[in-house]
Amino acid sequence: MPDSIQEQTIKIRREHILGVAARIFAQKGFHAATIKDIAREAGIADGTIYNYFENKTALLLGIFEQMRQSLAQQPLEAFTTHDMRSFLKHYLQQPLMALRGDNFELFRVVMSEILVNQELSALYRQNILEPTLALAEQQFRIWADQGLIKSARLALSIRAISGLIIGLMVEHVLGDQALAVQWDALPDHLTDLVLNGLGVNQP
Amino acid sequence: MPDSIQEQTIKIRREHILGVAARIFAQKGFHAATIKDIAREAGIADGTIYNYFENKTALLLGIFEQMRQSLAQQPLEAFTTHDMRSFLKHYLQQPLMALRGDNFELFRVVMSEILVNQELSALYRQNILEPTLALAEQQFRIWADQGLIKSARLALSIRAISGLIIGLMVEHVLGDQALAVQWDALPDHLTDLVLNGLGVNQP
Amino acid sequence: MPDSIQEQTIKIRREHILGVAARIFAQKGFHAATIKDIAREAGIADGTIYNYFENKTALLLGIFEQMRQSLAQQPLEAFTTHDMRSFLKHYLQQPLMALRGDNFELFRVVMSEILVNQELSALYRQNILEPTLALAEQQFRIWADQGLIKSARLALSIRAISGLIIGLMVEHVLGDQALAVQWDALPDHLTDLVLNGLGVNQP
Amino acid sequence: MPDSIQEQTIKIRREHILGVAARIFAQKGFHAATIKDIAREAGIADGTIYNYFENKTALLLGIFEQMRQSLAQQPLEAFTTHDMRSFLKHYLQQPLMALRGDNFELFRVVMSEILVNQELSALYRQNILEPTLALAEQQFRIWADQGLIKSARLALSIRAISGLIIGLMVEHVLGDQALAVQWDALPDHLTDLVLNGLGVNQP
DNA sequence: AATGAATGAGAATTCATTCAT
DNA sequence: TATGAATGAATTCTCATTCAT
Repeated sequence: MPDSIQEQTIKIRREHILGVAARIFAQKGFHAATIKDIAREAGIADGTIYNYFENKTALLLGIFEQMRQSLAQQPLEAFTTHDMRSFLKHYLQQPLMALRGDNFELFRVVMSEILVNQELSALYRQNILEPTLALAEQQFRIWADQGLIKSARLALSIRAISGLIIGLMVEHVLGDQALAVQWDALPDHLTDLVLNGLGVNQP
Repeated sequence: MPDSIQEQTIKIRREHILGVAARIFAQKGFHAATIKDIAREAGIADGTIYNYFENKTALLLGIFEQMRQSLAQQPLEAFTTHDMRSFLKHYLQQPLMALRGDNFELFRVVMSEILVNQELSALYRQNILEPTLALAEQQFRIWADQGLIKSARLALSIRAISGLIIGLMVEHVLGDQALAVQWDALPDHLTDLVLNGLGVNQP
Repeated sequence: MPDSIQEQTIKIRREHILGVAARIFAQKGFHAATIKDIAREAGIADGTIYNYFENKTALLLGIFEQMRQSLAQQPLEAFTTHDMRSFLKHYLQQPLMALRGDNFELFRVVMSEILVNQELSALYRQNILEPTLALAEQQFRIWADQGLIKSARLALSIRAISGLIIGLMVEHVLGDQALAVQWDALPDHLTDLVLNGLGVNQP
Repeated sequence: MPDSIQEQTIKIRREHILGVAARIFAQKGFHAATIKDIAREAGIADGTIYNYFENKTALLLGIFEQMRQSLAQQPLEAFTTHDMRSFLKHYLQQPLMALRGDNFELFRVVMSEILVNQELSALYRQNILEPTLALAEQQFRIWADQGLIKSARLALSIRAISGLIIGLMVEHVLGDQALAVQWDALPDHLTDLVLNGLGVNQP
């Protein structure tokens, strides 16, 4: 039942390659990075990479899958116990906070390719975007039924929220200074914005 | 004052090439598209492209510039006369509605490269993102001073709004069905969301 | 009998192009220089050059021919009246002194192509090298018959002398400092060297 | 100490490519020769050449280096034991005799590029010309001090001698018949010429 | 005669991928 | 399983030359 040492070794090597590839892709971009770059940095031969990955694109998919798993680490159900404000904050915070350190540069590359690569874009939609939307939908539906939030065009609202996250990430990696400085304040601020809007409500 | 026929011809040819390039880039992506593809489709020789554009990247920059100009067509000042709700709706509507027809596929490619190409990303920031943010900031500042909107972290709010736009565009081109179906309803819906939030406000 | 104004204009234009071409070739080298470079610098259109010269190589041949003519300016017969030492000095001096100013850089290019271009090499041999050798041969033969110089292998001696000139020019353009500094002293020094050799002759 | 078979193979392949390149360059000239020509003739793929040489120019540098090494084979010190005449003859003979067989055509190409290529010209000056001049200078200085040769402008004399060599090689590859026929007689003849000059010395 | 945009063959170089060792 | 040399298709870009205006 426990993986054989054999399998363990393979897994470790695979992850090592993936880690190096992520670094190199983040540095140079997917197209500019070469298999040779990655192999040299990983201390292995070019050909060895092909024992672990079918081709260069598979490296990107692998990186993507790693990111997905690390996100999925945080069981989504954990959310559901919270109240509305907590849920929303958590929902916003999780992806925003993931955009730190190495991921910052990596996000550029991965998102850049997602936009253009069929396979990757499908993976993103099916494995990240849609589950996330579904989770929110399920939760928001409950609150809408309870009259806590507006129920009109809930689907659009939900998409707006995840769009908010994606768009802010994009602005961030494009070098917006205000975001860089106040990044940590975002989850709270956005939570309020999403719940109450920008307007001042007269009693 | 009138351009010479000579100059007209050059401009037309330039725009023809740019149009073809946009189509091909949108179809195949920037990297997969070749100069030969574009030349063949445009009915000219490979070398001719280089009489009009310095290199392949310049084609992308040219496309980008065209998009920028078509956006800038709508003078931003036009906005300022409106009331808050109208302004906001217009502010959201303009870019969202630009994402139609040919632009839909083109947005993928251009945004994909913006994320990864220094030059393009700088152009986007300086010529589109920052002016747009500045316009909103100026206007929102006024309303904040009038007590119409919350003044806390206005910079973040503004970035959230433009992030909203960008993110929804990304979700849209990634193939989200709900967005595809209700795209036209977005400006109104978002305007409400941004002003009043998702929550139901108890009197 | 006098050239028509027409023909004068053509000749002047031709020489203008040639002058510019020489400058550009000298600056960039024959291969790196483009027709566009030359046309732009000459203030004419690319195509115009082809009204005066068959192709790019013909420009080089034209430059070469100009050089030849300027050398031929000095009628070789003028030499023959002098005594042996004067003749020799003159014989050496003429080409060596021609390697000044603009010609310095031009020599590189022309000699470089002579070595590699059939047509140019034939022109050089037939129009410059061989006539020069023939002149010397004729003169030296006389002196040999008079017992003034050694008559053994006169052909080799003559080739040695012109080789001396060519080789020193090559060393000069390759950047030899000693030659750069004492270039003007060469004719006298070489004359002595050729006549008396390096050795000290014991009486 | 013994190179691994691996390294041997690499060295052999490198030399094979270099040999083919030399032949092709000699046939067609450096610019007219293409990487494809060389690869095809060498029986390898285009890309393989780039596993051994950085670029086309590096092939020329490699050829040059091979020539240099084959010249350097003859340790220069060997000269110094000889008397003046022997030294001089050897000094002249070595390069002149190197200009045989395959080298004949190769000399054209290499010299042609030396005149025009910065890197190559620097290599030639530093690795061939200057060491050769320095050797002669050191030796001639001794003899000048001993009163055996004229000491005036020794630097010029030395440059004249190496210029003699270079120039004769150039005349030879340009197709001079007299030189072709009597090439083997050159060292002796030149030695006499350099030492005693052309003139007949009256007792 | 002058123009200069169009041409398109051609060249160097890159690099993902393969496969014999 | 690891290696890394070999491959060769593919791509961008150049530029001498042509020719319609």
